[in-house]
Amino acid sequence: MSEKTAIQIDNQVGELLKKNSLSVTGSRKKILQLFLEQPGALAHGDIERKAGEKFDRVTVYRTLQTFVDKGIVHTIPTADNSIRYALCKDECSEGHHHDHHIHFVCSNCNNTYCLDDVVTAEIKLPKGYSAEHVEVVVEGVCKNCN
Amino acid sequence: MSEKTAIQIDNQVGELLKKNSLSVTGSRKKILQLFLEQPGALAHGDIERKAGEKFDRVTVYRTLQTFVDKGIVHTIPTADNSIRYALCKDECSEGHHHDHHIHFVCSNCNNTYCLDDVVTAEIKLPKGYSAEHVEVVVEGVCKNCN
DNA sequence: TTAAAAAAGCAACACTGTTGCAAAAGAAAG
DNA sequence: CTTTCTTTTGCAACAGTGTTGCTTTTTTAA
Repeated sequence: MSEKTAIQIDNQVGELLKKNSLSVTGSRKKILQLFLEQPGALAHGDIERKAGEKFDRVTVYRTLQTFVDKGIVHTIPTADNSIRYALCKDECSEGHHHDHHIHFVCSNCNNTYCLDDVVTAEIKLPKGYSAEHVEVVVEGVCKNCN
Repeated sequence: MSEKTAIQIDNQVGELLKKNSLSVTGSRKKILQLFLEQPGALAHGDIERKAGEKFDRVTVYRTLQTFVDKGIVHTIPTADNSIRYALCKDECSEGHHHDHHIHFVCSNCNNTYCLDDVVTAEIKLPKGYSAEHVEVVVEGVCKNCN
């Protein structure tokens, strides 16, 4: 049950693209597959490497941007100065991301995970400040490396 | 009392550098001055612009890295893919930063502030994960823009 | 099957950050 | 104050990340 078959992933990929009224193309299928095959977040560089140099850098960038716009993936800010992308759960939709979970970066394997079950406590800001979005990034050692 | 004179800042700059056994040079003085003159955080680009093209890009990068190493400034990860730097309070020392405060990015004026009085609540991670460092970045509208 | 629309590929560019090396500036001692 | 030694600076070159304009190819829909 935890391991998905290639066919299952392929179906899921097609569904996701259709649901978001995106045309089904090679790069979109391949990149979505990469996200579905593994649990963590991916940076542009990871995708380029894992896609096996099949796609142009620009195509990868544009595909990722399209996915962000459609609410299929969301971005994660990291200290190492490269944007990471992770699949959104069902609550996200076009133009509006509901990523109320925290992000965890493993200092050992360098993977980034969305910890969907960890809720961030309300933060009391000083007078005059109003919050629109809170991003919590925890650095530490992940389940697999501990 | 809130406005510092040029002489006050100049003294503070010299003190800070000597306290950290750094030689007093033009770029270090100028860059520290910039930090002391304003409340928010600065990105490398800001510094280059405000320093009036007096210093080489590489010098600015190396100076900032030196300050980070010495615990004079700390870095703030942001979504826009450029590292920001802010002055550390007294608790920081060489090789060890105590930046337990949250960071606030104003979506209007785009300034970044350290909210030193806002403490982050303890975060309960799932089993198997251990935290080394927690970074909280709040995006919203700051005191001056509200 | 074909025409219109969308996406991919290519080239070129901008920005951010790093490294090696030679020249210049700062510190320290006589 | 001058010389020596060390540190820092500036320059050139490079690597990585991300963007834009334009042409060709692929999808879609009719």
